[in-house]
Amino acid sequence: MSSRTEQKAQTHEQILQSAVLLLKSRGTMGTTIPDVMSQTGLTVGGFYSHFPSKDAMVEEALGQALEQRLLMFQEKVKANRWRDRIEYMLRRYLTRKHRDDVAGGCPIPAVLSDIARDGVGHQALAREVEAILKALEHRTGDRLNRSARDAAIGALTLMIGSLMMSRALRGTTLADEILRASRRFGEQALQAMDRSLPK
Amino acid sequence: MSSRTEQKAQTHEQILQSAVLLLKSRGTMGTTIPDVMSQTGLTVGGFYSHFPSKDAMVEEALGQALEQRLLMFQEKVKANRWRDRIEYMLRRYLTRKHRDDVAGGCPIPAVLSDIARDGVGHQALAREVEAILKALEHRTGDRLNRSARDAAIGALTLMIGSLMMSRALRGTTLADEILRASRRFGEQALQAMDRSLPK
DNA sequence: TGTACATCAGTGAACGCGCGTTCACTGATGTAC
DNA sequence: TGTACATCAGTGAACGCGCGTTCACTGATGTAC
Repeated sequence: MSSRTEQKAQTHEQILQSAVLLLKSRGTMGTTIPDVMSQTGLTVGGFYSHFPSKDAMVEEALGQALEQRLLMFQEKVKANRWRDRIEYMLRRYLTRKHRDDVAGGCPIPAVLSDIARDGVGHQALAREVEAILKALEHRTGDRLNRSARDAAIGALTLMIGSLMMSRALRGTTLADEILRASRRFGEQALQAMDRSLPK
Repeated sequence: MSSRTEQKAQTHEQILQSAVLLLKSRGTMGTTIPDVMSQTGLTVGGFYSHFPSKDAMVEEALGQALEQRLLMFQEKVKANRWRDRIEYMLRRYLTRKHRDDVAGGCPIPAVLSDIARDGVGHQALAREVEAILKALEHRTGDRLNRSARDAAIGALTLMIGSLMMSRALRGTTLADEILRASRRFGEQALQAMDRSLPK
């Protein structure tokens, strides 16, 4: 690989990185190509030697953001019992720090509406969610543990809904209360679903 | 009130109604004034005799959508025990029909990101959420039932996250599974939180 | 090694387009006498 | 009651602006001999 090619690949990554930050905090429609490029220290014109269109960049950026988050997640969540893994995730996710860091936080709550509205990133999200669930579930031999999977799904949607609500209500007393109450709610469900299992 | 004034007020409401449908399905930025007006059967020019700006219309439309939904909700959810009220809500909310009807469904998951991103409708959302919680909690005398409130908050964020995820994953097998699993997760939490209460 | 040419990542001005907003207007409705 | 005027909800063309996209270009880097 020539140093020219290397240089270009590096620039490509830098553009994507700027795009991810902007997409998470402003959404698909709120993110403009001039913004992305100037954030990267470049001018607009060069954009189209890296991506065929804005949509293509959005798709690639979302895919990368989800993939990166997944890697981080898989590194951190590795307790033996599924309930411990989910509880650990719940407690790490539902914090004020995470809520206040949209650009640096989990991409799912940040871009979920955009994905739902115009389908860009649909596939990447599906892959991401399946991978998260796979990491949280507990399989005994080949038999699927239905409760563990339901608990993983429930905890995931609880976390995402809770973070989004807390963000939308920032500044009110509800914002913090939502994080705490949702955490408790999730823990109660996990406890109940764990107890109901055959050992 | 002259019939001219009445007529104008009626047109105002029609514009708002069109706006609500468009805002829920396309978001703040995806909704244009030409679209809203032609949906109402009018032309763009007349818009500014009804609203000082697009932002003002968005704010009024979101407020109205939330308020209307609250009325419907208060009518339907009136069981005696808080757990029954929340369970009823859970089951009504997490259905395929609701997921597939963005324009006609609950405004919270439809506009949550927009509210989080630019703060328009912030106050209206806070009022709405407090009113929902008030309808779901159970107070014994003046003493707040902490578990009931936490359960109400948890169920609410679970429902919203679940519906949004299911919408973003429409077309995949995960979409339906998320609704079912989240319902079960919520029911388990409610059961656990109800049991742990002093009678 | 040195020189002449080719390549191509990035520049910056320009384009068409649709947006939010403005404004002179029209014509049906309401009011005054 | 009939007539002349005022009002004003809604029209439709126009505006400035920023967007996504295009394109002729530049100048540093890589290649050929």
